[in-house]
Amino acid sequence: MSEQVAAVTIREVAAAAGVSIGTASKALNGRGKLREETRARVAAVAEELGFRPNAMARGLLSGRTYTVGLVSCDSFGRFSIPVMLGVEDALGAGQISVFMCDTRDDPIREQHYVERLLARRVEGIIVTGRRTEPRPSIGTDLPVPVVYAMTRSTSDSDFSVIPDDLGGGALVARHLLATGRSRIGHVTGPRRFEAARRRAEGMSSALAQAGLRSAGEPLFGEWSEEWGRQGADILLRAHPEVDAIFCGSDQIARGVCETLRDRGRRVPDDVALVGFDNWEPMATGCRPPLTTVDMSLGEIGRVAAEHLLGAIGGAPRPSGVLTVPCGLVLRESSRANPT
Amino acid sequence: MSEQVAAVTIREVAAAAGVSIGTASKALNGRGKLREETRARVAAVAEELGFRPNAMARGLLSGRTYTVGLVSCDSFGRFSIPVMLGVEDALGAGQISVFMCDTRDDPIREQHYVERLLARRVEGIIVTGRRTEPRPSIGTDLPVPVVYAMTRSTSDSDFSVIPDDLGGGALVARHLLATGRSRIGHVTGPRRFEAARRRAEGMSSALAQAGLRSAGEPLFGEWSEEWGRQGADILLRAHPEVDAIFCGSDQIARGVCETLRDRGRRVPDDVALVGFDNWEPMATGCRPPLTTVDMSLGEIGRVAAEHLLGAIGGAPRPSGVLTVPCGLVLRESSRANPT
DNA sequence: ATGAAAGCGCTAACAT
DNA sequence: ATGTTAGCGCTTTCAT
Repeated sequence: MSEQVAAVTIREVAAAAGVSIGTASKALNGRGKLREETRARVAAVAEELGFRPNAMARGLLSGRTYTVGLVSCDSFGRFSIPVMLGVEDALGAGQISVFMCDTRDDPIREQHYVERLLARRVEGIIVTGRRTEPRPSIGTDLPVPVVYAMTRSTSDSDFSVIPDDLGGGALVARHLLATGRSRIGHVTGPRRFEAARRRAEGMSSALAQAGLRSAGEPLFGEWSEEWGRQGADILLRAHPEVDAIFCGSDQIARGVCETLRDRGRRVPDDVALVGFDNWEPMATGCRPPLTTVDMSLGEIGRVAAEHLLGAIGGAPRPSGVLTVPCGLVLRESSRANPT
Repeated sequence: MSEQVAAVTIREVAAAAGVSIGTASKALNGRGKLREETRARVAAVAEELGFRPNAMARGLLSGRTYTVGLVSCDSFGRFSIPVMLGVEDALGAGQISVFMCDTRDDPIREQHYVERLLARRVEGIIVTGRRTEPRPSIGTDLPVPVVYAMTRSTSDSDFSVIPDDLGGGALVARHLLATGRSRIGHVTGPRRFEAARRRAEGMSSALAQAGLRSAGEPLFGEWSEEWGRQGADILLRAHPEVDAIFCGSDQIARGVCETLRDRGRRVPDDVALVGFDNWEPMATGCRPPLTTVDMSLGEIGRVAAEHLLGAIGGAPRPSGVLTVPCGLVLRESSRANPT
């Protein structure tokens, strides 16, 4: 229960062990030539006193901080979180600590944070977001490498890691075709979102490859359940023959699902339903549970962190855009029709 | 586009400005007596060179790091995030940076992170979680103050900030009574969750105060939509007279809502519905939009951070449990019945 | 095998 | 008004 007032320094450890500071340092770091007995004694004293080497002093000397900054432009939202976990996975093991900051979508605040991170001598910066649209670079001449994850920089010299929305859309189309569907509609988010456009595009291309077309044009709207309900209504009216609906998000799929039930269409018997995001509570809460696309956000975080580590380690700074493949999570809403 | 290889030191600034290191330091920090011209020149050179004082060197000297550690036991989940944002609000302004770590619910990992944070000389630690159940302390004799937010330590000497679930339950009951409901059922999460028990208790007490009893015993189950569907079925069978249902979470409320519709009960005309969490996408996606309790997670984070700052600033370390009041977010699902 | 001393980047006293 | 110096806690030569 003894509450230490100040942190223990190596000087105190050395004194208590009756050795010089230098010797204590060597003992604790397994360096140099020391008697086994000395090492043990110093170690014991350090343990006893609760000594922890001061990372700042070490950093000052080594010129390294073993820290990186994470700048979130998502209010640490639904998309940033898994990315953060992936980042932590990749960095934590390597003794690298992460400074977190959230910009609240405010450029001033963002610049302020970047300054602060640089003053703290982070060795690299990861910028996360929730949209794949290019956003202004946080700086092209920063003294440390920067990687964008789940967001993209406008600058070609920056490096971004984003999900493969195109591939995700194609994945769904192929799955639906393979399970016997052929009249496939699409209800998705606002057209101004690149993600919405590319998911739709991925689906159309895959259908085209099979010599098919979608049931009507993609219906662009909002990323909400309410739009899902409306969109499904529109789709069913215009194309009552649909036997599958691919939705641009799980939320939209929930709305679509509700309208389908209201209209007496059974899922998946009459109409197969597929969402996007694999947002667990949404997807598993759906009745029936929702087949959906997983953007591998954790993987995006890991890949981003690994590239950052590489650049920190001296590898040439990467640039351009890297896409990470999506996965399909099969649940009941798209079960193959026995017919 | 010049990519600086190493960070600029004050020594280089001083040299470039033709002054001594000490003078440069004073100029940049507005200390001492210097000619205005000198100050300006140094400032200009520093700006030009992109000088940023090394926070580690400063920290070593001042004995302060202006950092705190945030240990999340929630995989940065739904509950931790808003808390984190609140923490950042309160700390960011004061130039304090936050190291983030997530334990993945692994005690070994947790201990490891705490060690690392202490080695980095954080000035305090905030532990976040997703349950109000007491959890083992991360250490009662740490050299820095610790505050638990949205989780609670078993140790009396620790300080925890948690939501007022009891008050939240009472809030809902009073709201329902005030809007003309009197036969109120309750469907909630597992009984082993203190949050579930206290929300139920808060509701019963408030009802008792009004001389009423709830429609049957609280139905404890799971934190899922599926359980909400089942629970509503059970409740409707046993108490077909219910005119309001209070749910232990928004997810449960979604499930309840579905069953109500399936059974032909209109919300809110026949039955008022109230959730808990104010999980926006869930609550607003509901048809009709869901009245629900907001746990003021951001406020919990802010309060936790403020107490931590106080302790860092020399105030006596707080202890015990502080509850933060919940708020009620009114939406359509509990609109007063015109009858 | 151990100790002494220099120095990482910076600030604050003390000299000039 | 400016320069010089000591020292924060540590590691790493270089002496002993």
